[in-house]
Amino acid sequence: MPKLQVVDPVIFRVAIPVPVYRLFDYIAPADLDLKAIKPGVRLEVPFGKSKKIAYLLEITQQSDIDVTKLKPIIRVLDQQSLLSSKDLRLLQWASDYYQHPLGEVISTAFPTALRQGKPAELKVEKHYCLTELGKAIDSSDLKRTPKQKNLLEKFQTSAEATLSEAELAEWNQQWRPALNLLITKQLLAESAINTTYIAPKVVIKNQPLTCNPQQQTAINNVCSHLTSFNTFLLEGVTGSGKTEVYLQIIQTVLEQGSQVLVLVPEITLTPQLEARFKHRFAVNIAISHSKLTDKQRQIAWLQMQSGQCSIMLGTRSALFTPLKRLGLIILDEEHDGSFKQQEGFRFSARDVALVRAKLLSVPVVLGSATPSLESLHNVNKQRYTLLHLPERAGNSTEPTLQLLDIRNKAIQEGLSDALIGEIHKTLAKNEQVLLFLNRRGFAPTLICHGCGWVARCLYCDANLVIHYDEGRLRCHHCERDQQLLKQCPDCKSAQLTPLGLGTERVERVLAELFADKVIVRLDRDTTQRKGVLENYLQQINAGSIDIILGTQMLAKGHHFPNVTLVAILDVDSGLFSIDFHASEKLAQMIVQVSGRAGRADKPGKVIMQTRQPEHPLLTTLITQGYNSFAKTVLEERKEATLPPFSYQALLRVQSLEPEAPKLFFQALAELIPIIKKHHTLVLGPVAAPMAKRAGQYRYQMLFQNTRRVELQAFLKTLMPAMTQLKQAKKVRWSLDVDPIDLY
DNA sequence: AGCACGCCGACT
DNA sequence: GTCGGCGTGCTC
Repeated sequence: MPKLQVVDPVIFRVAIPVPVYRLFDYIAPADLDLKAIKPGVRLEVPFGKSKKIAYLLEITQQSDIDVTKLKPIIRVLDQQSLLSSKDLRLLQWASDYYQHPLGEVISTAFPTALRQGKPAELKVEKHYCLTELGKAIDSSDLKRTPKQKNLLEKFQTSAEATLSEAELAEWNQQWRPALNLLITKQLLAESAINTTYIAPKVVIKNQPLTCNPQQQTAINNVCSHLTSFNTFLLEGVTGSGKTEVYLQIIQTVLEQGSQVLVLVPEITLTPQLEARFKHRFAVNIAISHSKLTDKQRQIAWLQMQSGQCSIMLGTRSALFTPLKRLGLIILDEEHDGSFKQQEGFRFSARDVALVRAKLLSVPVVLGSATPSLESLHNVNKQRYTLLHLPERAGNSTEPTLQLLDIRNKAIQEGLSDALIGEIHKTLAKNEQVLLFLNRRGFAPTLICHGCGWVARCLYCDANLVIHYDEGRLRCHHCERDQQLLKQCPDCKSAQLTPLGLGTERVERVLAELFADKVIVRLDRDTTQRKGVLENYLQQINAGSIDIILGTQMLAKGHHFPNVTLVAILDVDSGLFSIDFHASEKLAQMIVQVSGRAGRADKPGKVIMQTRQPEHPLLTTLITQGYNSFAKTVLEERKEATLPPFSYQALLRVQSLEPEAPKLFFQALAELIPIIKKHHTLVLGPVAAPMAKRAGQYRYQMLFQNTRRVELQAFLKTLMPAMTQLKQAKKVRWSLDVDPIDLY
């Protein structure tokens, strides 16, 4: 009688992208070869009534669930894990730190197609070559079929024995029909060339530029610390040659056969860098950002994951791309708020990049003209190495900043006489003017002169904004809008008056004052359609536009050499925010804006209209520069124990029921004292500054601790208890660790 | 997140 | 008498 063998069940512990803070166990089919199955592989599993893609974390023998109740997986999707164990550790860390479910965190590391379970295959690019017949034939034999003749000659004259699909597409868009015909004629054939990627020995195509001593020092400093984790803060104004420093450090890393991850805050910044990388380097470069198709992003991801590409240039979401041999992370414009994801998994790409680099013992270079106060604090604490590029490379000069006191001055729709004079002077020199106003629409308020009625949004605690162009009243906080009223709904008078300033209104007055000039308004309303912004930017640089009026969307990335006057029409609106981050952001905006203008022979001038000309923030910034400003604000933050001298987490709660958030916080308030020995400061709950938005009633609570680990420990205890609360199920809540927007 | 179960209003 | 509203609860 055969001996009965008792085999312990093999259990797969997996993370599934659902908003649940829990892992799930499945039975591994008995016939599976477990040797090949490692943590990180994707599995298809039955989940409730549907199927889901799951990520394997652990192969175990035990489960908290009755083993007979476990379901078997449907199939294994990957032959080998696409993520390394360090990738998984990073994702696990991020899940813990940001208190976000692991399955959702892991899925953000994958491109959409792979999240949906598509096979992780890179289509191998086909190569073609001449057959013996093709080599021997005289191309003039094909003179009656010129397209085929051309293609044959392309192969016959090519220095390479084979040509790839990409090379052919670059040569002629319509290559495929002719190629197919030449294959039928047996003059060409698909090449059986080995397509395994070999890292190029020569990494550069064009020689590096000559550097000034500060650039050279920065390059040498980073390049002599390439094998360990170090954070470098590369501080340099627009035009100081940061990019050249990046390029030369990247070159050294590439020559060691490693890969480089370059992160930028916005898509608009990728084309310029991409062009410079492609000009300099002979290696393959992958690009990843949200404007690419799912397919393109999947290809870029797989090319990095497999090691075929050596540089990845992308936005926030590219941070988690698995890399075979990462050697360096560069994060440009590190102060930029776009590195913080603002919904769902609210991670900071900057902070996670540091953790990733530490895990892999590689350096990080953070670049900015206006470093975040947090980074400057880390320099002070000697956690980061400061690399300073003090000069504008070449001969260009710094723009001058000046405050224009508009108290008791005549103002025409936001433009003071002095500013109008400056605009005239600039235009007379045939130079361009750039005006900033961070408010779109015609006017932010519609008020009745008869009775004082103001047009308000029914769903938000906000006024409706007048958009004359479309004849609408629109709420900028929920997407609702309505017809522009002609008559006050309360007193029926027709004395409805627009109050305040928006870009549309300034555009009108500019059109009157500068009737013979070409004016363009660039804001979300005018640049909705694809390609419009690019088209205008081109026209601006071609010189066919005289005055550019826009919102903050112009403050980043674009440089306009012929713009010599920049004006910020209302700098005061950023001055009195209740959020302590606002002054830092305003100063960064001012400096970034001033970097948009001028060049060597045409120095730029920045004018800020203000009714607060003595405001210390503005005067310090203007007379002593960004670093003195930063020093002052850091001292204030220290005094008030605000970040970076403490760590915060913001719990936001909203509900359609007016009372539900309050009830939730009452229940939560009973939980907090139970947490032992915590020194976490609990602030609130308070109604959010806009207590009602898109019909939701909003409250929030802030947790603060001078020690990061203590805040983390506090959250780790609080979160599971909080999710169990029955009041938590009646509200929508989100936790934002290291928030950059408190309201 | 899906998806079902589950108890109260306007329809063949 | 049913179809369907979205509240509540679970998913190995």
